[in-house]
Amino acid sequence: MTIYDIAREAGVSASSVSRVINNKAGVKPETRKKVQRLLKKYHYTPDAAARGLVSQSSKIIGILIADIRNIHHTDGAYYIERRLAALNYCCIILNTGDDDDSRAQAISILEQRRVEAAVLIGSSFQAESVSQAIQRHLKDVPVVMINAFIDLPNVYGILSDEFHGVESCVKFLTEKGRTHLAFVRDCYTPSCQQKVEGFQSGMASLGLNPQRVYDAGETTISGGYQATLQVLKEHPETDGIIFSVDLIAAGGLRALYDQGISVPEQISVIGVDNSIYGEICIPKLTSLDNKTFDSSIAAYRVLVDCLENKTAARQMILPSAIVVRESTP
Amino acid sequence: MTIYDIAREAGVSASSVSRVINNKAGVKPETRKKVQRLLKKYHYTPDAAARGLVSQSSKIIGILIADIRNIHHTDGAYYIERRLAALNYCCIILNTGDDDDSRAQAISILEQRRVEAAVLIGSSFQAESVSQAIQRHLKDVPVVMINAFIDLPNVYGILSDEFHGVESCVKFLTEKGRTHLAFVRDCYTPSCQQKVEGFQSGMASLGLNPQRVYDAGETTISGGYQATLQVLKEHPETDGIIFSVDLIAAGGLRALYDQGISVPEQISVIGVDNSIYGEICIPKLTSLDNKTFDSSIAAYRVLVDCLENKTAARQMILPSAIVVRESTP
DNA sequence: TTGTAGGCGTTATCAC
DNA sequence: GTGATAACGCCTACAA
Repeated sequence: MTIYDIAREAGVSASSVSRVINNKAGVKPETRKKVQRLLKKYHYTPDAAARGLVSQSSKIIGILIADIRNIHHTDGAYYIERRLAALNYCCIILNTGDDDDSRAQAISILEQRRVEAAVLIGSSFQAESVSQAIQRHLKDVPVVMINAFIDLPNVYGILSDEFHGVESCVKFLTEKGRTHLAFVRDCYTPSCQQKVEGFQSGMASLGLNPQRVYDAGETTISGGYQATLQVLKEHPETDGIIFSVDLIAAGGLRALYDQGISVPEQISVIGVDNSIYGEICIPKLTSLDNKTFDSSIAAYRVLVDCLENKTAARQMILPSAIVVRESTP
Repeated sequence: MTIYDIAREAGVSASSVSRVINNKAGVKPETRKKVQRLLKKYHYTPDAAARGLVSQSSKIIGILIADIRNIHHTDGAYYIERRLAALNYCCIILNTGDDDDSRAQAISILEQRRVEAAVLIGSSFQAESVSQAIQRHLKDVPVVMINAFIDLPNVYGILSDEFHGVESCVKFLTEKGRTHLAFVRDCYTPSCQQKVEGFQSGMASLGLNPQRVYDAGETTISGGYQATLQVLKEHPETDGIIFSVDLIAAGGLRALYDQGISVPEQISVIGVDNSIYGEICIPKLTSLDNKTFDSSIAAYRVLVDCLENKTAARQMILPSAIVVRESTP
């Protein structure tokens, strides 16, 4: 069903049908009525691709995520999709995984689809390969990165200050009298690296040992569980552990529970993300809120500003804040 | 950058460029080389919309989800997106929310984008309004529903047998000597309704009181928490609670913990979804696995079969199975 | 082996 | 008010 089919049956030209569809003036009321009836009768819907071809605007936004199942990223994708849908944009969402090739590949797909903008969610996009792919394939559209930044003229970054966030976690724990602190990381993304460095900086500035960083190996409950056992084995005097994400902290809490160690009395625990995982834990997990939601809002705003050709700040850093629950005194 | 730009610089016609791009035979090797060099030089990428227009195939699949943040649905979206991407399909993902209008609206958007197929994830799409929208806007493309079914010639349903699943949970608990059972629901979707009815059927067939169904009011931890308090207040003799989803079960576990009731000794608890939430709980949650992953695989298979014009089963029911952890004896 | 012409569904610019 | 006509970027006969 095309406008020509409608036009033929209405006994008018395609242009008139187009005018009616787009609510343009200059159509005799009765013609308009007649066409509208047929449009409704056949549930006619214009072809977005054909429209995009002539209007030179796809009305498509590309969203790239390493893995949409990562709860920390899903929220952003949801918020942005919802808001953009209200503006008649369609979002194509691609899970890129974590290797350079498939990220670059995904960016090239966005170009094929002639997206009007792209949103890259997750710090793992802060990579040279991504920068190159953007220069090759998305030079002319705004690219908004959440929790990452690349210094290119069309790239905007919304960052969470996880470095100072974790630093403040260290301070928070020491103020509660905990000084034998350990940090458990889950990966080596730029974001996680920031957290580690925040820990080390916080410890060093307080004259404490900044070297006690452990690796969960994977972002899983059991990863956190095993790493915690190792922490306990190597340093039984530990009285506080900071985990790079809530999920591995949940594994850590379980390890402590199994070892008969009470939280927060004997050991305090802090996670990062302020996710629902922390609410499920017993005791409920104190967590560094890295402002997922605020980041999404900010990213959306920047995106819309770019789309409307307004200027927007290239880089924006959101402070993170500790949400105190039951796993710390 | 279009094929004409490339053609001009190469001193050939656009069709030759097109041939090279699509790896068609009948191009002099040196011409091909020359064109390929320019293609590379300018990082040329063909416009998918223009291609789709002539080939009459958008290579776009639409995925509709009530809310992508719902962990139970995210997994399916991830799996399907990944697999389809490997087949050069692009997925547009729309969060529809739970009201009829926006669902129908979303379906109409899929038609505008001329999707080649649609995947509807979640039982809430099993509704008359959706059926009508499909008949109006997606009559000619395969529609695969996960956890739902609508009887239309182009619609395929992958269902999880939650009715018998919950029924078996009842049986499981009674075999462990628990007979004062309650069921806490989180919503009124067709899926949740199935679970409730499975509970009632299971209880009735064992000569037990099938009426003890409670409503958490919302799919949240606190919803489950409050409902559980109500269960305890109204029926202190309760020795087993089944929750319609893990998330509210997590709230339930917390309520029991706060009340000093030991799980599973005094009260056994079962959730549904076999999600990561259950792994975080202490004690770890026994849960009815409704085969999210298997459903995704099956949905993908059906989808591909349809895309390849093979015939596929219109309806498919996957048995669910109890995964026993620590919250039951 | 190559180029020309026509068309995919739509919108915009003209004449009429 | 209305209707040809020419784009938009690409592909595919068909002709050369």
